[in-house]
Amino acid sequence: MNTPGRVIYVGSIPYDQTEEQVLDIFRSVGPVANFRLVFDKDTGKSKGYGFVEYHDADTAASAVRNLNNYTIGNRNIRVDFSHETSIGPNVFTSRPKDPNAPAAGAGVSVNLSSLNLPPGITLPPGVSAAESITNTLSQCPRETMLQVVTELQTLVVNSPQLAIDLFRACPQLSYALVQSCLALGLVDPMSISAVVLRESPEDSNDGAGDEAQKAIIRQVLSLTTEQIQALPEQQRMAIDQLREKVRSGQLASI
DNA sequence: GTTGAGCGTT
Repeated sequence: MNTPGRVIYVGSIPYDQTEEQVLDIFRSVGPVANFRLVFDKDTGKSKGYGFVEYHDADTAASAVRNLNNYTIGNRNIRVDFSHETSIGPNVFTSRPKDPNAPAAGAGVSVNLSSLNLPPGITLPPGVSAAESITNTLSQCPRETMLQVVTELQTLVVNSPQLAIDLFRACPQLSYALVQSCLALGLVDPMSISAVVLRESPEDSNDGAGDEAQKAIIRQVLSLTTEQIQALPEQQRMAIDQLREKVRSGQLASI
C-alpha cells in the first residue's frame, strides 16, 4: 500500500478499453477531477494503465477499496494509490481522435455483474416485497438512509447509464429509494405521484419498466436540484457537469 | 501480429 492521496494508479486495464469506458467505472465512486490513460508515444496504443485524480483523499481511498480487482473484460484491474501526488496538466485532453466517437459516457455499458450485488433474500410467506422493504427501511437509521440516498444521487450524476442499468436490474431499489426520499422528507408525495401519473402507456416504447426507471431518475435529479445548496462542494460541481450534459443534449432521453 | 507487467505521451 502506498501513501494515500487524491491520485490513484490503475493497472491491468484491457488494451481495448477506451478512456471513456475506464472513466465511467471510476466515476461510480465519486466525481473525477482528472484522468489519464497512458498511451505508447509511438504506436498510439494503450499501455494498459493510467491514473485517476479525485477531489479528495477519501474518495480516492474508496476507489482503492472498492475497485481493486474490479473485472473489466477478462482482466482484474489493479487499483492503488499513486506514487505521485498530481496528475499533470493534461486534463481530459486525450479525447478519442475519431470525431464520430461516442461522447463522454455515451453508450458505455458497465458490467453490472462486476459490482457483486447482494443476492437478495427469500421473503416469508404472505409478505410482499413492498412490505419487506418498508419493514427494512423502518429499522434503518435516518443517517444511514440519507447516506444511501446521497450515494445513489452521486451515482446518477456521475454514471447515468450505470444507474439506469442498476435500477433495471434491481427494481426493489427504486422502490426503496422513493420511499426513503419520502421518509426523509426530501420530496413531497405530490411530486412523486405527479411523476408517476405522467407516465402513460404510449410513452413506453421498450417496456413499461423503462419509462418507470427514467421517472425514478428524473425524481432523483429533481431532488438533487432542490437540495443543491445543502450539498458539499464536489457534488455541486458534479451537478454542474450534469446540467452541461443536459444542455448539450447528451441526456435528452432522461 | 510481438499483448500482460508496468507508476504518466509535452
